[in-house]
Amino acid sequence: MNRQTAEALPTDIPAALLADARRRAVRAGDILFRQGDIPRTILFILSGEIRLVRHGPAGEEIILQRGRGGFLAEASLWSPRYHCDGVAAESGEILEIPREAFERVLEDDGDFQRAWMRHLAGEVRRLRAQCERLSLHGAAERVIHYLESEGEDGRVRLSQSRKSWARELGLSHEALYRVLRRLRDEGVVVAEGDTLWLRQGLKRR
Amino acid sequence: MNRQTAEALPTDIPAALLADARRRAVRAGDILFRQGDIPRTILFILSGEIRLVRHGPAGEEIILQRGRGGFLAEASLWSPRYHCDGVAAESGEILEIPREAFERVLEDDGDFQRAWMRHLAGEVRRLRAQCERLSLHGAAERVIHYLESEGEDGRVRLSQSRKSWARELGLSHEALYRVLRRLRDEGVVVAEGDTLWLRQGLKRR
DNA sequence: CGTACTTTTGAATCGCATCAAATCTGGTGG
DNA sequence: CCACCAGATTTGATGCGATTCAAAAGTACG
Repeated sequence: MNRQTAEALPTDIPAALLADARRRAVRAGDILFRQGDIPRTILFILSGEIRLVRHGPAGEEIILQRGRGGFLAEASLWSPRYHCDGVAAESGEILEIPREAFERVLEDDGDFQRAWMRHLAGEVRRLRAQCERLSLHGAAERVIHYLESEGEDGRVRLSQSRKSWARELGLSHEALYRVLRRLRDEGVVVAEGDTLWLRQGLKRR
Repeated sequence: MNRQTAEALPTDIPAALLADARRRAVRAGDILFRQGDIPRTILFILSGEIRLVRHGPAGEEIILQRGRGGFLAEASLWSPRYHCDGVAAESGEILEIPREAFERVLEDDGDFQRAWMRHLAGEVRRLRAQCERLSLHGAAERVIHYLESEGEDGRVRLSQSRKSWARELGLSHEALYRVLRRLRDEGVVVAEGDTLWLRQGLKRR
């Protein structure tokens, strides 16, 4: 998941964008925008992690997206209001690019335009994969689906705590710990620190 | 959900696209493409319903998207393979637009380009809403979330059977019937044929 | 008018959420 | 350097709600 932007967008941002961008440091917990705010800037994450978050009826956090590097909150470009909160999950640095500047460059720079559309299409694919994963009923199936679809060769380096991974999978953290334990005991999944992978040949159960 | 394309795209397709498009009738059950196929055309739905479908480990159907009118399978424009099946849910008509023609028009027609990006951004928003819904744990919460986010004023005209609505909500059809019954008994939801809506002031439980 | 599918209800089961509590971890300040 | 604290990790017990299996009634369509 933390690869998507790096591969979908040019590594170097067009100079015209950088000219108007404001660099800004953020710390864990900083709220960059709130649901209902009017989007005035596009965010580009230089380092750290920003999350798009909504809250369920009981107040629990629902993570819509975790961004580590690359543009964030793309959908809000065309919408009058943010439909979720933007929260820094750890300290890092971002670029704030004024919306008008972004739209101007998008208008003028054909290469950037193409890259941007590819980026959006990639987001659509990624979100569809997440919907598919959340449609699976078993905890084990979701974990395996995650390893298969987010990793390279079923190998994933987690860039977050297991607790927040659990929320991303739509599970309680206890359920995730338990299923990881079971999958490890059964030899389906191997865990080594932050890195998890599937032992090939054993994908089911 | 069946509004999204109509509002996000110009009602009239650019003439340059129509020139190369092939009109085609489909019947319920027709498979338009399969996961793994190489995308050669972009589909535009004139009537009927096309679904993007994947299959879970137990073979059960997972509906990634239902398209009623408008472009479909946009993400596949930039990807070498389809990542899901395309199946007609009912008889209808589609336009098949060759990929090269689509890319050419996208290159030349600035208005169409903007409309397309807006469309993609809308898809991202729609998918995020679906992820949020699937992250909710209770069946009632998902139904209410659907009515709130997909309807006008919490009022929705279902364009599908409740059984396939259940799959879209990530529920068994029995669970959906039961929760609808309960919500109706409690006076939270009113059902009148295909149309469902929330009785205002009572959103929880 | 028959057949296939949806809708609806019932009963039993199972998995996950929830509540609880102990341990471990990294980071902070004394 | 150590004590301390907040949060993550891990395990246990319990209950609820959704799945599953089953079956009947309703409905659409040829």
